[in-house]
Amino acid sequence: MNTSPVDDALLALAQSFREALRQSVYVMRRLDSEEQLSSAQLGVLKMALDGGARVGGIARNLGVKVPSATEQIIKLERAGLVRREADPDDSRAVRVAATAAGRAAVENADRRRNEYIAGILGTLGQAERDAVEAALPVFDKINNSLQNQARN
Amino acid sequence: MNTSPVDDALLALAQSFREALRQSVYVMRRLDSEEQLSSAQLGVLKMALDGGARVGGIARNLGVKVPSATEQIIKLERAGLVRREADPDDSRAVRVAATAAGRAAVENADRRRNEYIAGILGTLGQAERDAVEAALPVFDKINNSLQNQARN
DNA sequence: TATTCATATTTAGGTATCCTAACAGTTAGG
DNA sequence: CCTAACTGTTAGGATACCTAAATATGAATA
Repeated sequence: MNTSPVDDALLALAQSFREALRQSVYVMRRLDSEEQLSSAQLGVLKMALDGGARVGGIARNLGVKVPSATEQIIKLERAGLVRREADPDDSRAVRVAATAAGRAAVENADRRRNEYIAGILGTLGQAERDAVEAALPVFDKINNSLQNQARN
Repeated sequence: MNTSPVDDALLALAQSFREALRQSVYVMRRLDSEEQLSSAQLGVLKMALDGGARVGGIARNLGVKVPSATEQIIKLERAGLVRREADPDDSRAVRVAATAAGRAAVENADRRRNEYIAGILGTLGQAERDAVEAALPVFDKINNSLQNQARN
């Protein structure tokens, strides 16, 4: 007799939310598996677009540890999509910058994936699209909460 | 000059949607990494609750290939959470059933995760919670579309 | 009934991503 | 200076997924 109706509603929402997230994971995997660049690599590449992201920053932003970021960066470098250069201000640091090929790859990959998703979104009714649009900022907020909470 | 404003809006929504999904993947990974059962294993276990899920069905439902499902099932079996038994109707098939320990594990794992997420959802305003609640069924719909599309 | 084709699962082998721990070089404070 | 803190790479290991091949059973058909 210790549960209030408020709690129950929250827990039920949490359950549905978790289920949607789990599905999303598989959907993302599938999407990634049909592309050349994984979505993590695409994320790295985007951060490298403005010409000088640091490895640590990339890792933090991506939600992974530094060695995992290094690994992806090396793959991108081998593919000719980014360059690693010394940081002029701090020679411990490495700056990761997209090459021209890298820029092109981002645009291509983004366009392809967006068109694919847009195709699905296009089958929704306007009210449904509105619901998604309204929820996305909240999802962002939730994701950030969860990410920060775990960042100990 | 071939893009209509409608398309642009859809593509922009698609972009935001993708970004939210990518974040969700990392959030799920983090959540999973702090628990005994991965969310995939928890999914298997839930299907095994009613006493006889087949391997192929589990795989399909989970969005993975059969050998991947087998792998998780074997782990759960070794942990004493499910039993594999012959299907009385079709001796090619295997029925996966949760043990008593498995049932308990599901309840525990679900409760823990739901409480954790509910804690985050509790920090949202009512309007934000409503937005999430309204969007979840649409997310489900989208996830299913994407899953079916890839199921070739 | 014998053969053949289809279905259900497991096994074997390989890939991608992530992690922790240990190492090397650089910076900055005492 | 010299030590502590920081940035990144290397090495080694875990996990989850996949495809292809093997095994066994079921169904269809000649």
